[in-house]
Amino acid sequence: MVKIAATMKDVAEYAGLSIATVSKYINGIKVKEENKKRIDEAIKALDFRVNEIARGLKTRKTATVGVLIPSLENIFSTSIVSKVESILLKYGYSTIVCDYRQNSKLENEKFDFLRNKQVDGIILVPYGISESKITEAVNDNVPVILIDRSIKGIDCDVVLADNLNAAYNAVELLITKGHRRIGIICGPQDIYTAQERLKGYIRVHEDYELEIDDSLIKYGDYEIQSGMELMNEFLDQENRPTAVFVTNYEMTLGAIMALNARNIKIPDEISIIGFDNIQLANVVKPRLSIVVQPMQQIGEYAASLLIKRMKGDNSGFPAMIRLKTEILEGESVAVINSYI
Amino acid sequence: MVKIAATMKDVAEYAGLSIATVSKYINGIKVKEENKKRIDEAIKALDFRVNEIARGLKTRKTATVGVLIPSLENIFSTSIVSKVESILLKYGYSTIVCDYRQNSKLENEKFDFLRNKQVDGIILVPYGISESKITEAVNDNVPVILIDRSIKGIDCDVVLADNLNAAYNAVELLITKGHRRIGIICGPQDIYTAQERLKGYIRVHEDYELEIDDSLIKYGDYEIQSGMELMNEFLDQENRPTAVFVTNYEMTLGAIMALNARNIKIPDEISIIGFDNIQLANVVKPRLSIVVQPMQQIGEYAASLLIKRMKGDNSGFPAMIRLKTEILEGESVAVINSYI
DNA sequence: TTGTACGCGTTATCAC
DNA sequence: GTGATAACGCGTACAA
Repeated sequence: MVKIAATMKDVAEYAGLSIATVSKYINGIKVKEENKKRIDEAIKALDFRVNEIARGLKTRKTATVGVLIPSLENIFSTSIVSKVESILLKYGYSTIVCDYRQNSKLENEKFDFLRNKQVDGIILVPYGISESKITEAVNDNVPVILIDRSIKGIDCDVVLADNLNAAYNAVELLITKGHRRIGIICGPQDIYTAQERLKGYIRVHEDYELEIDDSLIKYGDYEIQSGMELMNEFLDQENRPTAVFVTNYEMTLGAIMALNARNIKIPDEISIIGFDNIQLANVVKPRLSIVVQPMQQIGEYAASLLIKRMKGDNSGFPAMIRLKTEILEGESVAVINSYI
Repeated sequence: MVKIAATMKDVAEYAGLSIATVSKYINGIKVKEENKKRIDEAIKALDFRVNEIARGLKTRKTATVGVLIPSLENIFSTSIVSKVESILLKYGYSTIVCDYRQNSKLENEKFDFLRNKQVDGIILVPYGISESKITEAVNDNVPVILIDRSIKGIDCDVVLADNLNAAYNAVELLITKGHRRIGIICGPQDIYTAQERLKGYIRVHEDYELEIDDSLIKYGDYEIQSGMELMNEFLDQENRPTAVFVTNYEMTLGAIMALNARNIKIPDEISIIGFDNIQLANVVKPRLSIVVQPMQQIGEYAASLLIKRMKGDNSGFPAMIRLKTEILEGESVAVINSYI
């Protein structure tokens, strides 16, 4: 048995009123108490629910926002999405989540896809999006909030962590504990967050007047495998670093796996500071020191800002919201005195 | 500058053709080569994109499916969503993801929300959904695929892991390695997967003619904290189990944290088999033995089945697809001979 | 092959 | 307060 959903017309007929009256009642406009009851009755009897599609056609709003992220299997993204979704829902918006698998072709396609779906706004963790798409969307009155990365040359709201100082602080912590040969496992050189984190590493070295040894800087691709490989390279190289800073979650996983595989003792043989995953940090032994990004906050700010824009409030555009990270200290960093 | 999106009418006028012709061309119906060009030109010039909302109103399809899961911060759910999303996209569907935070009130609300959005189908990891909502949806021709749990009393397609045998096999492995006092940290007694996993534990004990000691069965709530607490209870109790089977990911995390905190050596002092997270398993030292659910497969089957149903093919309804789990063996299980 | 005309379910603008 | 009625942008008989 296939029922056809009841429409306002059905409700109106059942209640013996006009469609217009029913529509008004549903949209919170005053109706005679008597009619109110009859409409409620009809709605219940017919199991009527508003057709948001038709409503959207008329109002030119879909009450839907698109969220486009690199991966749904990455806790950084999904934590943000989770927060975003819950906030948006409070305002009546639903969230279409798309995952572009670190593939900028897919990213561009899914961006178009969202546009076709007439989403009222977009939250994007950008990778290789075509800049014109963003400006087009904004011009079409579809606000876009960038997360994690600003794109130079275009005006767009952005919410991100202070990646530079995140790295600065992590490396400074290592320096404070006496480390002088500090390795860093960076992300891809063309990725904004990776650049910023490397800058932090460099700046803190400069501030402490420490030489930078290029052999201590390695570039990975933010995936587990490369964390493993690059940590192994560090371990194999003469004049090993005494500490390594790994700049994202997946590579931190890989680095730990490499250390475990070779039975290297943390922090006795090497110190490590990782990135982003509290659960991981607590389950590794000894507990890992990590940089923690404020994902909840990022989600909150992004969602709130988007709502503001969708309401038509463009004050402060383009906003750049840069949030502070924290260091969660575990026991993976040794205090050494062998260097001055 | 706020542009108003171009419509087919605009395209038609620009190309000097009728709306109908443009519509046909867009929907893949033959058009004169000459007109084809002019339409393409117009589309490009006006930056026209189909209004999926209007299309949906007409076709009574939104090309959108809803996915409703307990949490977006749980790798089990998001892995499935990731797969589902990528498959559905190939067929032109977008995915609205909702997270109900293990709260059945929210679950029911968001289910309604999805219905209002006129989604063409729903994939649900159920918790405390009202059964009538599901049957209503199905009657309204909005297919629902359940994941991870069937609901007795209603006919509905379901895709799940063979939880019973997952537990059976895990515990059997422990028995095979000589363990006789095997603890289990179960989930909530009113949750389907938890019941099934406990059944597996019990059945394998029966099959091996081992007594079941109630002090070895503990009930948690599938959260980290309870994994920690219950593992501590095991450690404190006289006549400790020699091995513990933890029946979901979060509690496995908690259990490991408890062991680490007390400096208990795995597997020398206690053996452990966990659940669900390969990344975790590889990063813990020694590598953890875990039960792995085929999340990719679950996602694939769910998405494919949903597409089939949305096409109107109801063959085999209600389908129950039960997928096999695997055990990923690490080094967290000791072989002991102290028992016969 | 192309065009005309209508309807999808809702909101908004009028009169009443 | 209420009720006709015209949009909204598209798909689709049906006619041309």
